[in-house]
Amino acid sequence: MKPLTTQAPPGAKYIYEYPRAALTVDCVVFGLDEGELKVLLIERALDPFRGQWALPGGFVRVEETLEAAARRELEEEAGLREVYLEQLFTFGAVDRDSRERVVSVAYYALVKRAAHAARPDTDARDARWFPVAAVPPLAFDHEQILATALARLQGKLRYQPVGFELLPPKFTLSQLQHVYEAVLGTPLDKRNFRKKVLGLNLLVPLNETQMAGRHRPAQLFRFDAEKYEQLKQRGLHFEI
Amino acid sequence: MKPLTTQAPPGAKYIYEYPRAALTVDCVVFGLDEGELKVLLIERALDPFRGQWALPGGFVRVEETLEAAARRELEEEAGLREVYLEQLFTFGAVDRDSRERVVSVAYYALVKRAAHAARPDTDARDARWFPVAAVPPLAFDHEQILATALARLQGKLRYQPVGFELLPPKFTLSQLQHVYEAVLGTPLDKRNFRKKVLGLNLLVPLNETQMAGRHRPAQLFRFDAEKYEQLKQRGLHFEI
DNA sequence: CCAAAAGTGTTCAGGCTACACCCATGT
DNA sequence: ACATGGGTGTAGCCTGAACACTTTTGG
Repeated sequence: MKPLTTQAPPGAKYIYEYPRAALTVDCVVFGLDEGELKVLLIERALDPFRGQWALPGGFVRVEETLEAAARRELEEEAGLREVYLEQLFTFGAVDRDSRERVVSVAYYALVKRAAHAARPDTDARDARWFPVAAVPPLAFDHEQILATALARLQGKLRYQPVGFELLPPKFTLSQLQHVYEAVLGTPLDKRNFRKKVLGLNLLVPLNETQMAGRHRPAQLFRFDAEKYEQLKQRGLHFEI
Repeated sequence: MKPLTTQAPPGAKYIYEYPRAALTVDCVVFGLDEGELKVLLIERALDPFRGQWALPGGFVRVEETLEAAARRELEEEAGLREVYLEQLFTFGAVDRDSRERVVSVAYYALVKRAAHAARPDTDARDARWFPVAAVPPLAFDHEQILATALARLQGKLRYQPVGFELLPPKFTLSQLQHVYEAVLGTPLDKRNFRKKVLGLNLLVPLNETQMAGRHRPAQLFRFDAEKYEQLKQRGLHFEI
């Protein structure tokens, strides 16, 4: 690979007058759909990897923060707003883009109700949810980024209450358990799960139930974000 | 702040013909000295913040990886080689450098025997170890980076055996306990600590003792890195 | 009345915490 | 002999894991 250099115009005074890497953000968007953990992918419209699937992302503008760039790309490429977003890792292999040096700051996002959120607007490209267990071949090093994100999500879920970010504001305990089972990939004991999660005192039971089919209706809860913030100050010990 | 733009020379074909952020790495180097956790700081030789203390770091070259840049800067600015190094976070606030847009990938490093490693060679600048509890005002957003690194180190120490990275290859259990106490900032029970750390079966007792003063000599151990790698594959559960 | 998911307690084992004294050495 | 840190075991408590049946609804 022979990187094209970006040089200063004559007379300009830079703090660093050398070729610069390009800076991008890439987002691993997780969502739950039909009890399965899915990831949002975009079909590339341009070379390289034209027609292949890739993580949503793009170049960071010089006047926006990294997180702002990530949110902008999510909105532009998938119509997503107000998602849970967290920086994951920065990928800087020299040849991760064959055209020139591109360093990418990866984020991962959690969205509520994956099914309705898939909206490949703005751009003509296709956007689609894939089960994380069955993603197609991805462009660049995006498979590595996805693997990193999944590992991080699994770790995070165990000791921080992010599971709620994958559910609507009102949810049942069974739904929450399904989130954990889908992400961690293991079945959990119903009684132990309820005991533990209720023991945190972070779930507020609502005066509503959810009837879904011919069986007993389920109690709805909401997550008490305020209380969680308070507890976090004093060092919450949370583990599933 | 009015960022100077880096523009393409006429005729060049870029994948991204916009102003680019500069990319740097900054390293938070932790070391233990006299039972205290210390950070390595560099005195800046240039504006801005000339004469102030800052984290070692510098620009990423277009043909080197991020980690390679971090290692190069550590060697150039502090004469450090073969340290434990891990990516921390990427800081991208728009105004974190007043001259122009600079995005910095922060790393943290752990070095054995802080006292001997302080070697401000190569450059004329001063390099010095400061107790983390008493750092001088730092340049840029380096105080924020340091705070992030400390929080990460404390978290990491609890569930991954990185404490050894702050000690020489042969060490006593008391030394290891002091590492934990210094980093976490809390006293630990001697018997419980030894029980737990020995229970991991990752410490190999050597046929040597360390005599240090007028008291009973202490058993020396080494960390079994190979065994740890094997256990890590199968999902180690480690917590102090 | 049948199917399907919701909801509920107890027992047991293992790990964590708290705690006090003797040991080996140098001065 | 004494000062200094090295080294050791136990008992109570708490937490996590395993485990089966009743309840409520719709069809």
